[in-house]
Amino acid sequence: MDKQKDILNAALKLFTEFGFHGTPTSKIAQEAGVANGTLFHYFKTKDELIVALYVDIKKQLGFCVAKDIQAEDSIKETARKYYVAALHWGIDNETEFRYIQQFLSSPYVSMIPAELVEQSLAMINMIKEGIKQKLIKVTPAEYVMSIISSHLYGVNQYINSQKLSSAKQKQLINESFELVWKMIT
Amino acid sequence: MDKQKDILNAALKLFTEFGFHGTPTSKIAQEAGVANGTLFHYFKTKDELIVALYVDIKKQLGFCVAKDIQAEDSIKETARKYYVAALHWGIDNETEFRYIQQFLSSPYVSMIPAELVEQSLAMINMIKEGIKQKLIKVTPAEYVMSIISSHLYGVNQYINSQKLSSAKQKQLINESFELVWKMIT
DNA sequence: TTTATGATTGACTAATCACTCCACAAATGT
DNA sequence: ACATTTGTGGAGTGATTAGTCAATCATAAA
Repeated sequence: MDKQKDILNAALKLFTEFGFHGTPTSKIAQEAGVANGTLFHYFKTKDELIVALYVDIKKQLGFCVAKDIQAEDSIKETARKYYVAALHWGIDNETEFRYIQQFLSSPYVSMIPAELVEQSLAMINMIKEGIKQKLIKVTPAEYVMSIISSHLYGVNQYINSQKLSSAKQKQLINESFELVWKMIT
Repeated sequence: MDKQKDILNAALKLFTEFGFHGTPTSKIAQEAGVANGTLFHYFKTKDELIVALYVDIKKQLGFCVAKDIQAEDSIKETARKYYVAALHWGIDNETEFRYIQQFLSSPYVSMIPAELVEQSLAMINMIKEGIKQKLIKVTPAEYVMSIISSHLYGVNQYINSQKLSSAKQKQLINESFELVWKMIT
């Protein structure tokens, strides 16, 4: 009965299928089962809805990725947990993952609110710690972060495009982490 | 004096800045210095223009990447040349590179004409040859391709975001190839 | 019961957009 | 010289769109 959620879900579905351009707000309202005006009650503009949807998805991902991390984990273990959790999330939430990509390579990127930027700080700090401990050989941390992120993105895309069995997926995920780890250490 | 080229250039500039949605055909015509009707003389629809621009850019990239390859090059040398050329192209053609990303994560992907798909076949075959020679340890070839592509994409994004000096760029590009190579062999 | 507040509606509008049409100009062929 | 094709312009059009608004409805506090 949460209409705001309904609108976000409808927007996600239609935006990923038809693009920002291709989906009028009227269709979103219709898909969500609410009146046209209701959409604008929750989101002042279409742009605001587009950004809000990104923020919402990013928070889900952030929560999912952070939940298993424990203070006593080693750097490698922490990195693996981040990596594996993100990949699993990407597989279980294919549409959301696609929306992130779509959003990030659109001009709306510049509208990301400041509050979201700090989220990836935890990972950058972990990498910096790894570099300080001379575990990670590649520098600077931002470069390592960039490499890992794009690797994640590539593996995810491959897994989704191949529709592998669950077991094969798990194996690939673990192996692919070792691949990246080998590369940066 | 090539109006078709002018239109493509104007479209590239505006699409990357304001998105497909945010740039009306009238603005593209204006930016290109041609009349509204002229645009539709060269491209029947806006969608056709969007796809044609992608095809045009992809052909430029394809040409640039293939031009240095020689038949007697080793697998590794061939791979390096592909990789380095693509990265250099991405740095010299930042806007074009961004357009490729934007296009690929939009619903327009499904409109890519068949003729373009075969272009990346040369690279897949090279990887397959590498696997056959037991040089490349990671399989299948499509997976390797996926990893390399996304790595390229990540490094490019890092280089462009950091605005490194030309010398640092060159060094990073060569090092980053060795990084990927180490990973897959 | 009254009053207040916010959610919800859907008809409405002003603006915009992709695309057409047709007149004319330039190039090209005969 | 003429005919035909091709390129160019820009006003015009019908459809669509984001966003508004006045009016209801639901809920609950006073």
